[in-house]
Amino acid sequence: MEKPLETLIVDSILDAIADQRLQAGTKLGEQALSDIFACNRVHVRRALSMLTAWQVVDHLPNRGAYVATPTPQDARDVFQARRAIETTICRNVVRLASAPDIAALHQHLALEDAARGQDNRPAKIRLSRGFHTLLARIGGNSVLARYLDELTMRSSLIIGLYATGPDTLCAEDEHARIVAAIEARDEARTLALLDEHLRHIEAGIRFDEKPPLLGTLFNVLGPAR
Amino acid sequence: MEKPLETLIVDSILDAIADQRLQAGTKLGEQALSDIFACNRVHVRRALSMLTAWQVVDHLPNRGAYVATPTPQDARDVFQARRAIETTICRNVVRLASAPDIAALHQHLALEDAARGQDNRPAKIRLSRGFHTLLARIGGNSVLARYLDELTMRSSLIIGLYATGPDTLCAEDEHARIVAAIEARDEARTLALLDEHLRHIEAGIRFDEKPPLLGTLFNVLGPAR
DNA sequence: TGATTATGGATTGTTAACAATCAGTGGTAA
DNA sequence: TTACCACTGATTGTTAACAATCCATAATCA
Repeated sequence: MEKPLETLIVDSILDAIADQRLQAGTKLGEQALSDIFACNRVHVRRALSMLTAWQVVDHLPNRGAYVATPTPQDARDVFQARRAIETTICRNVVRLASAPDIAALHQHLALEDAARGQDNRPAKIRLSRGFHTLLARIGGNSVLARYLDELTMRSSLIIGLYATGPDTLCAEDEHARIVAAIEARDEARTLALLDEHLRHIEAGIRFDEKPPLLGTLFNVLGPAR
Repeated sequence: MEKPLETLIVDSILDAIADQRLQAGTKLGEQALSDIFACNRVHVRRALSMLTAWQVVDHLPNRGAYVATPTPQDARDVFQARRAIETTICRNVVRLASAPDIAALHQHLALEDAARGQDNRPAKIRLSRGFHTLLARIGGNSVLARYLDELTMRSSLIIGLYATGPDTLCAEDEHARIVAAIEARDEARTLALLDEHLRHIEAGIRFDEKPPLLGTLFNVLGPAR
């Protein structure tokens, strides 16, 4: 066994941010987290500093840690970085996706379809993000995969802050079309569809303020995860 | 005043790694660092965890922290990520470099020229890296700039581990030619030169083992920085 | 002699108490 | 009423002592 203590805390908070159950600006008090995870305050501290390194938590000296609130400029930078990184990832995927990889992509598409039928917004958000991280894993570049993990996380915060319409998720069939292009080993088409897809997501956000509207920490992370 | 304590430690170690004064595999003992920086062990701990987040330090539970030793696969991934990220950075630079930015680039080229004359290897390494981080800053995308900081740092480790010839630094005039292309607002040529430049660096490394050959920590970081 | 196992010293990890800082509250004076 | 200031409670930051783990040396046994 390793030491899944701060890892558990980090992953729980990252999941909550990715699912948009934790909103930008929410205070992450040390005592509160210590109580929730039944652990020492020093573990919470370490977890928070890891999250700070991930750029999803802002640490104000003597004032505590808060879920980061990306600025409009941050949003632009994040999406431009995603285009740069996911382009290379998809080039790799087209080049070296194996048959099981393609099967995994189709399986993921099926899950997304199923979630679209139900009215399960957190699941939809998680699967939508999962598609991109799955591509990153198939691409095989661990550096790019790690960066994309971070960027999709920050994208969740950005979308939660600046999304316009009620449904700013990944569009209906765009993922499926990308998979089809990958399966056909058509690099140009894959990259074109990917770029269109990312710009489509980006187009769904508007850069005007929104109220924080935060829920309590305990409700999000507290009982039964 | 902020709290330049762990920041000082982190920056000192990062500088030492970037300059290749700290080699891969060197142990970073907590007590030793506490003595060197005359501070508490907990600050050293925080600094080391930040460096772990930067992927330039490996943390082995109950065994301490060591300067990371990138694998050949890591090396490939790092350089592919650099190509992806610096391509977008340079596109930005060509688009929005101001006159003072161009002047800063020329000034940097002058510094590199001067260092080439002398036999100051650490200065050459630092300036070579500085050229790329300067481009990143001019590019204006803070996300990509931060990633490139990390990647150039890891590149230093990789080059120190796997470099073949005695002079695997950035080639003579490649930086100058890139600046000329930027100044001409010639995006295609800039990107071509950049790609060639990065592949040239990458070509200078061979993926066979090298002896660690580490110097003591105190000699590198100890007296008078 | 060679391998295996105790043991000592050093290093890392954890805990709890203490100090410093900040936000919010209430009071006082203009 | 409003602005300013002191105070209190809570939260974060720091320190030092304690516990657990690991590496290396040395002793034991085949």
